[in-house]
Amino acid sequence: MGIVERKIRHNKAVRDSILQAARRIATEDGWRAVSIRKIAKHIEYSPPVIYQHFPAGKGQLLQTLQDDGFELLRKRIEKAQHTAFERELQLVNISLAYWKFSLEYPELYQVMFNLEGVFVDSKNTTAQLKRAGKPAMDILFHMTSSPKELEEVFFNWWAVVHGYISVTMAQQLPLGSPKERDDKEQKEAFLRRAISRFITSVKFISGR
Amino acid sequence: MGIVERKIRHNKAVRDSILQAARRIATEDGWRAVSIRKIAKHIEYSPPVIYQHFPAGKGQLLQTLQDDGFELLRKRIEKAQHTAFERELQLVNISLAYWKFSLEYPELYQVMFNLEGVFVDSKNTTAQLKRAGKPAMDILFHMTSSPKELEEVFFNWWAVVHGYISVTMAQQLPLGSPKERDDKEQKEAFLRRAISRFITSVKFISGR
DNA sequence: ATCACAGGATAACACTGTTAGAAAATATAC
DNA sequence: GTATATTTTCTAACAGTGTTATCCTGTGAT
Repeated sequence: MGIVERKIRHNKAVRDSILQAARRIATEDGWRAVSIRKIAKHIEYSPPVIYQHFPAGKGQLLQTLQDDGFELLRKRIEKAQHTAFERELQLVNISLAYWKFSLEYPELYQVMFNLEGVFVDSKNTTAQLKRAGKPAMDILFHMTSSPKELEEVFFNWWAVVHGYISVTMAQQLPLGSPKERDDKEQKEAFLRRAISRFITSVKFISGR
Repeated sequence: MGIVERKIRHNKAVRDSILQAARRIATEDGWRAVSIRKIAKHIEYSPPVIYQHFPAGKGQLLQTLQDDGFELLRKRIEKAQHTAFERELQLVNISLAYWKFSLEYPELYQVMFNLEGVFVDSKNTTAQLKRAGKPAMDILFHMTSSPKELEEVFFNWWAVVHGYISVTMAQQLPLGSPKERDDKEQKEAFLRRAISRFITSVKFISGR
C-alpha cells in the first residue's frame, strides 16, 4: 500500500511550501515581515503545523534556508569554475557567479549573512563558506606559496566579493527601477575589474 | 529664571540615556533584544516617555544611532588622515581606523549597515558613507585619472574594508575569548596587507 | 460499529510596538 | 497659601509576534 509513501510525499510538499512561503514574503516585504502566522496563512494551515516540520521553530526554519542557500551557492560556484580554462579567468567567473547568486536570490543571501534585518543564530557561516568557496581556494592555492598566505588571500577574496554585494544591498535602491538596474550592471563591471586588480596584486606580491 | 533651561537639560539627559540604554542592551544581548519596553525599564520610565523624545518610534531611535555612528566614524577617519605624511600610508591608517571603529563600537556599526538582525529603513547610507569616507576619496583622487575611475576605486576601497568587517562579524566568535582576540589581530594584519595590495593594484592599473 | 490514533485547530501565554486616556506632579494666578 | 491651569508621566488597551497545551475531528484498523 502506498499510503505511507503518499503521506511522506505530502509531508515533503508541505515542508517545501513553508520554506517557499517564507522566501516569498521575504522577497515581497522583507524579512521583518516574515512571521510564523503569515507563513501559516500562505500555506492555508494553522501555525502549529509549522512546528511539526521545524520543531525548534522559526530559527530552525531560517537555518534551513541558510543551509539551502549555501548549498545552492556552492553549486553555482562549481559550475562557474568550468566555464574557463585559465585559472585567473576561472576566478573572475566564480566571483561573478557569486555576485549573480546574490542578485538572483537576495533573500537567501540575506539569510545567509544576517543582512537587512534577518538573524540566524548559527556558528558555522565560515565553515559553510569555505565549503562553497573551495573552487576559489583551489585556484588561489596556485597563486600562493604557503598555507598561511593562502588563508589570508582567500579571506581577502571573500571580503572583496562579499563587500561589493553587501554594500550594494545596503544602498537599498527601489527594486526594479531603471536606475537600480543600471547601477547593478555598473557594479558588476566594477567587481570584474576589482577581481582583476586583486589577482594582479596577489601575483605581484607573491613574486611572479 | 532657569526653569526652562533645567527642563531642556533634563530632556537632553533623558534622551541621551535612552540612546545609551539601547546601545547597552544591544552590546550585551544583541539588537534583537532591544525593545522599547526594555529601554524604558533601564531608564526607569514608562514606555510612552520614549515617544516624547522619538515621536516616530523605534525606527527614529535607530536612525539617530545610525547618524551618530556615521558622525563618529567620520571624525575617526579625519583624525587618522593626519597620522601620516605619505598619502599611501594615510589610506592604510584610515582603513585601520575604520576597522578599529567597528571593533570599538560593533553595535553602532551593525545599526549603520543593518547587520546581525537590526533594520533601519534609511535611504542615505551611501551619502553618509561618502561624507565619512571623504578623506579616503581625496587620497584616491591623486591615484586615479578620471571621476569615473575615482568613483569605481573608492567603491572598491569601501567594499574591501566593509567586507573584512562584515565577514569578521558574520563569524560570531564568542566575544572576549582569547581565540577571538587573536583572530581579530590576525585579521587586522590581513586588512593592512589587503589595503597595501589594493593600493599597489590601483597604481599598477592607473599606469604607475 | 467501535476504538485508537494521528493531523490539525483553538486558545492561551508572554512578549513586541504603539497610542488614547487617566492620573499625578508641577507651574501659574490670585 | 489656595485654586486653577498646564505639563509630565503612567496605566491600560490594541494588534501583532513566537510558542505550546489542549481539544477536536476524521481516518484506519478491528
